[in-house]
Amino acid sequence: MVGEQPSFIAEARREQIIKATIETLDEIGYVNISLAKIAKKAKISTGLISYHFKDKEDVLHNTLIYLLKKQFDYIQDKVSKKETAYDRLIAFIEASLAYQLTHRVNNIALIEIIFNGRTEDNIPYYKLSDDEEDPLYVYLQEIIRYGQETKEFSDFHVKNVSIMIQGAIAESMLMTGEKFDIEAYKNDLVYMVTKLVRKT
Amino acid sequence: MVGEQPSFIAEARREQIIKATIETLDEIGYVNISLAKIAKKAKISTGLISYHFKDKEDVLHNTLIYLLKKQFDYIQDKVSKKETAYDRLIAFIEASLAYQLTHRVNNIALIEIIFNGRTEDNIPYYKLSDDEEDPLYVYLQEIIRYGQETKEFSDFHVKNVSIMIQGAIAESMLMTGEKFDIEAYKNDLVYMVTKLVRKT
Amino acid sequence: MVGEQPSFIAEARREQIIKATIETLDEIGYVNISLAKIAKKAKISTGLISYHFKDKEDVLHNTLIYLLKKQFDYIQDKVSKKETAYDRLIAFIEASLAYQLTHRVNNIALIEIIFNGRTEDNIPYYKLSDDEEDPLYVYLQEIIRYGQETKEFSDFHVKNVSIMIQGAIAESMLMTGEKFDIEAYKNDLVYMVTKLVRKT
Amino acid sequence: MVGEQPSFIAEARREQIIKATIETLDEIGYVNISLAKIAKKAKISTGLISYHFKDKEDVLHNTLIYLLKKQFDYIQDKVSKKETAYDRLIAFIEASLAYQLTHRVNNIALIEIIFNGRTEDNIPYYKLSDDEEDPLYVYLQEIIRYGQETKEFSDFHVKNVSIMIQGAIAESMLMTGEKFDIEAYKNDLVYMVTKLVRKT
DNA sequence: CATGAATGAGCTTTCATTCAT
DNA sequence: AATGAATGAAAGCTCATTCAT
Repeated sequence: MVGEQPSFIAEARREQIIKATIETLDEIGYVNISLAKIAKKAKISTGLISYHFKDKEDVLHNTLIYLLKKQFDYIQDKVSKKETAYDRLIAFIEASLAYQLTHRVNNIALIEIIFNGRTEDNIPYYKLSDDEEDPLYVYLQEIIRYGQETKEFSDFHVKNVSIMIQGAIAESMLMTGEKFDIEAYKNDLVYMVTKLVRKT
Repeated sequence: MVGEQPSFIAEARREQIIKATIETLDEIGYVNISLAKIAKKAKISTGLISYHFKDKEDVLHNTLIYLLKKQFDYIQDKVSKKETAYDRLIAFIEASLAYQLTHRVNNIALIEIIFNGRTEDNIPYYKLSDDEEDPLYVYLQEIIRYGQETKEFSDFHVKNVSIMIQGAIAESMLMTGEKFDIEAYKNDLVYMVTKLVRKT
Repeated sequence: MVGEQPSFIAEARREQIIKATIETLDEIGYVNISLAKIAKKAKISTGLISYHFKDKEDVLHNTLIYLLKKQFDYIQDKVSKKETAYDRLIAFIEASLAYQLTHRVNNIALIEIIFNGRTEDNIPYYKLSDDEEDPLYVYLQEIIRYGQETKEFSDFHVKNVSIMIQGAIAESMLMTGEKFDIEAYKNDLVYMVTKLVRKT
Repeated sequence: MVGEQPSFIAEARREQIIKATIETLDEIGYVNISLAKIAKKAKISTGLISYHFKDKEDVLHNTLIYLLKKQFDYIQDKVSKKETAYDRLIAFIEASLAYQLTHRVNNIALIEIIFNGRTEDNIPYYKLSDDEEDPLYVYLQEIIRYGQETKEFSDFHVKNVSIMIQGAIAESMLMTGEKFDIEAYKNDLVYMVTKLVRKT
C-alpha cells in the first residue's frame, strides 16, 4: 500500500502538532524543546506525537518544510504579480521583509530550526542552505538573471549579489530593538539595491 | 571573596575548558553539547567544570565572550593599520571575511552559541546582537561616521548601511559549498560597497 | 455470551494471529515481542488482536497450548503405530528428536514461551512442566510402566528415568552448532536407553 | 590509561548491583526486569547503574558471567578433590545437582538469562551454549576422556554421552514439585550413568 | 468484524549538579 | 584543586490497551 493517503484526521493532527511546535520554538527555543513541551502546548499526549511522526527529528524536519513552504509561497505570490525584473526584485525584497513582520513567530521558528537542527550525518542545516539548493536563493537568482537578459540590470556576478541581498534581508531579522525602523530600512535597502543592479 | 584574584592555575583551567568547549561545539553543536562531552574533550572530570564555572550556561557565556573578543581583536588589528575611512572600511570587510577562513572552528562555535544560547530571561543571543551594543557594529559605524565627517562617504543612513554590510559578511559564512569562491566574493563585495558609500 | 460458539471467521483469525506469534517469536524472541510486531507480521491492526484475545498474555498462552498440542499429536501419531513397549519407547525418542528438525520454528517458539512466560501468579512456565501434569511426561511414563508390566523393562524408578530421557532429548535441542550430528545422537541415545531399560 | 583498575568502591557497587539483579530475576523474571526494579532492590538510583555499567545489556551480561563462574568454581572445587575418572564424574554430577539446592536463586537467575538473553546479533544465548565452548561442557568431556584413557570407561561417543548427562542434570532443575526427591534422583542418576560408562 | 486514533505508564539513558574525599 | 561517586529529573520512545467509528 505504498503511497497510501493519510486520512483527513491524521493530516489535521500533523498540522496541529507542527503549529504547536512553531509556537513552542518561539517561546523556549530549539535547545529547550521536547516532545513533552510540544504535547503540552497542543494539549495531547506525547505518545500521539510519536504515533504521527517517526521521531523528534521527524517532527522538526516537517516543521521546517512547512515553514519554508509558507515563506516561499508568500514571497512568490507577491513577486508573481509584477512584470519587469526590476519590479520583481523589489517585490522580492519587500515581501521578504514584510514576512518577518506579519509572520514573526514563523520567522523565529525558522531561524531556530535552521541554526540548531542537524541532519542524520550531524551536518547543521545552516551549512546546507547554500545558493544552489535553497529554493528562495534559486528564485532570487532567476529574477536577477531575467533582469540581465532583458538588459534591465548590469552585468554583475549573479550569485554573489544574491548572497549580499539575502544577507541584508536576513540580518534585518535580527534587529529586534525598538529603535529599528524596518520601513526606513526597506526604503534604504531598495534604494541601495537599485543603485547596485541598475545600468548606469 | 569579592574581588579576589583568580590564581594562575585557575585561569589556565578556565581557558582549557573554554577551548575544549569550542572544539566540542564545532564537532557536535550546541544542541548536543554537555558538560560530560566537554570534560572528555578536556580530559578532566565533569566536577572540575562545575568547580570553575557556575553552571553550564556560565561556561557557554564565557566561551561566547572569549570568541567575540578574539574576533574583535583580529579585525581591529587589521583596521587600525589603515588611515583613511575608506581603507579602514575595506580592511574591516576583508578582515571579517578572512577571519572565517583562518579561524574556522572559532567561527562555527560562535554561530552555534549566538543562535542557540539564551540569556537567563530566555532571550536568544541573536536577538541581542543589535547595532547599538554589539562592539563590532559600534566599530563599523564609527568607521562609517568618520568617513562621512571626512567627506569620503556620501550622506546615507549609517545604521542601515552597516546592517547591510554586516549581513553581506554574515551570509557568506553560511556558504560552505565547494563552488563558493570567497576571494571572488570579497572582491565583488568590496566593489559593491565602494559603489554604495563613495561620493559620486 | 457464555458458551457461545466462536464463528468460523473468528477461529480463523485466532489461528492467523497465533501463527504470526510463532513466527515472530522465532525472529525476535519473547523478550522483544509486542502486539504491534505480531500485528505487523499478521498484517492486521493491533486492535484486532485485543479484540480476539483478552490480553497479550492470553495470546501467548494460547500459542503455547497450540504448540504443545501440535508436538504431542505428532509424537503420539508415531508412537501409536507401534505395539511393544520397547518399540513405543524408541518411537517416542525418535519422534521427539525428529520434531525438532521438521518443525524448527515451532520448537523455537515453544522454548521461548516456556522459558519466558509466567502465569498470573508470576510462576514461570518452566517450573510447571513437571512430570505429573505435562501430557508428554505422562505419556512417556505410561509407555514405561506398560513395559514394566509386560516385563520388557527392568524394575527401575519410572519417574526418574523419564526425567533423564526427557532431559537428554531436551538438551539436544540446544545443540545448534554445525558439528552436531543429530542422526548419530539419535542412534547413541537409543542405544543407551536400551541399555538402561532392558532386562539383562 | 587502558587497563586501569576499577576502584574498590566501584567494584563493590558493581557486585551489589549484580546481586540485586540476581534476586530480581528470581522474583520477576528476565522479561519483566528493568533497571528501575534493580535499582529499587539495591536501594540506589537508576542513574548509578548506568554510571557503573554501559547499559542494561551490560548489567545482564556481567551477571551471567558472574553466575557461570560461581557455578563452575563450585563444581570444580568438588571434582578436583577426587582422583579417579569415575570418582570425578560422580562428583561432577553430585555437585551439579547439589548446586541447584544450595544456590537456588542463582540457578533461577542463570536459567532466566540463558533462555531470555540475546547477543547484539539477536542470537539467543541458549543457542550459543554448545558443547564446544561452554566451560562446564568442556570440563565434563575432559573428565570422560580421561576415564577412557585410563580404561575406566568404555569406548562410547564422548560428546553425545556428555549431552545426555548434562540434559539429565538440567532437566531436574525444572522439577520444582514437592514430590520430587532430588536425593533419590541423584542416586538413580549415578547408578544409571555408572551403568552407561563402566566397562562391562 | 476491523481499524486507526489516542492515552498514560513504563522503559532506558543522559544530564547538570552536588559532595565527600 | 581535583576526582569519582551519586542523585533525581527529564529526555525520547514503545507499549498494551481502549474506544469511536
